Amino acid sequence: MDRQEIIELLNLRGIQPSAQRVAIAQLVLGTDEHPTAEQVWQKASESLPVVSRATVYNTLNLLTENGLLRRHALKGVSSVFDGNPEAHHHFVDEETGELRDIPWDALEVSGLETLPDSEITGYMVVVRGRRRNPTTDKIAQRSRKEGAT
Amino acid sequence: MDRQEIIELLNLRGIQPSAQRVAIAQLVLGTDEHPTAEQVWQKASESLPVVSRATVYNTLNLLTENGLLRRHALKGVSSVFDGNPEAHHHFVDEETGELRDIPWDALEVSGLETLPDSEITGYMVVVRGRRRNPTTDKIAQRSRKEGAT
DNA sequence: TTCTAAGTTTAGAATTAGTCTCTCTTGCAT
DNA sequence: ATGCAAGAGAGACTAATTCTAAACTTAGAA
Repeated sequence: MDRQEIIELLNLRGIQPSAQRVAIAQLVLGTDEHPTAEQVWQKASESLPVVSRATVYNTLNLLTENGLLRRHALKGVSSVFDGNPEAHHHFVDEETGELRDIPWDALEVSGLETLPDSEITGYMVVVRGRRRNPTTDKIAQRSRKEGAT
Repeated sequence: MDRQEIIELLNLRGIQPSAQRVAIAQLVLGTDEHPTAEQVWQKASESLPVVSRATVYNTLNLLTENGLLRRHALKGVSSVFDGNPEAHHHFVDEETGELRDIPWDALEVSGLETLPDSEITGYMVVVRGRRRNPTTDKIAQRSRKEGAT
């Protein structure tokens, strides 16, 4: 995802595309990973002469409010941010705390219609377990990327 | 759930039933709510002359390790503790942040077998939405629902 | 171009959630 | 009763995140 695309994305929601915001957005939206705020700050520090942690948090929160990002509080203490706001499920590796996406279509949930007294705006499945084979996993990730718009 | 029951529960797992532990366990196991550690600490402070936050955390973690409790990191930053260790799903009220249980049998997830390279130890569905007006709705829903518990 | 006002960013202080470590108790053997 | 080891608890500490107030940018009007 290049700089220009990011700028347009921000403009579209009336967010001033400052240098910091563009850089931070690019870091998080352009990856499959689920970085913590701290990780984003470190990477941002490389490309920008100076960034404050507060700016990183402000920006991540801003992007989250605007639906470009999703925030998850699954891993230990610190939240992770997810550049893929499409609906998807999650796999949490119990050993490492790592978070992986599970494509929406991989799982199906039935019975939601029967929940009483509630208006459902969304749902997801959180699967917990251990990753068995790291090698084949890279392939799985790669094939997921191909399908992106 | 009364004091004596709690003490027996603790003894059964070889946990020394100290005054603090019993009080804390009673607070969390005796409710349907999903309090945060902070909330537990505040309530515990009412019944005990002095309790440290650390004791609350120690005890909650101890109970969690012993399967009497479950810890969830779904709501904002802080974890909530769940006195119902049976497997179940969750409903998050988007307006209040409130967490409600959904019985395990209410929902069914299919497709888990097909997840590649992972050994699954557990899963749950997190449903997000708004609770509709409970009074008017219960009636409407009940007529559709019939024989549920 | 210059001025102004609004919006952004910064460093660091403040707040919160959660853990560590050291001290105090308790239970038990003597 | 007495002393010791294991377990429990309190307060200090750390890490994550937000807040604050001042400095800086930017967009647009004059």
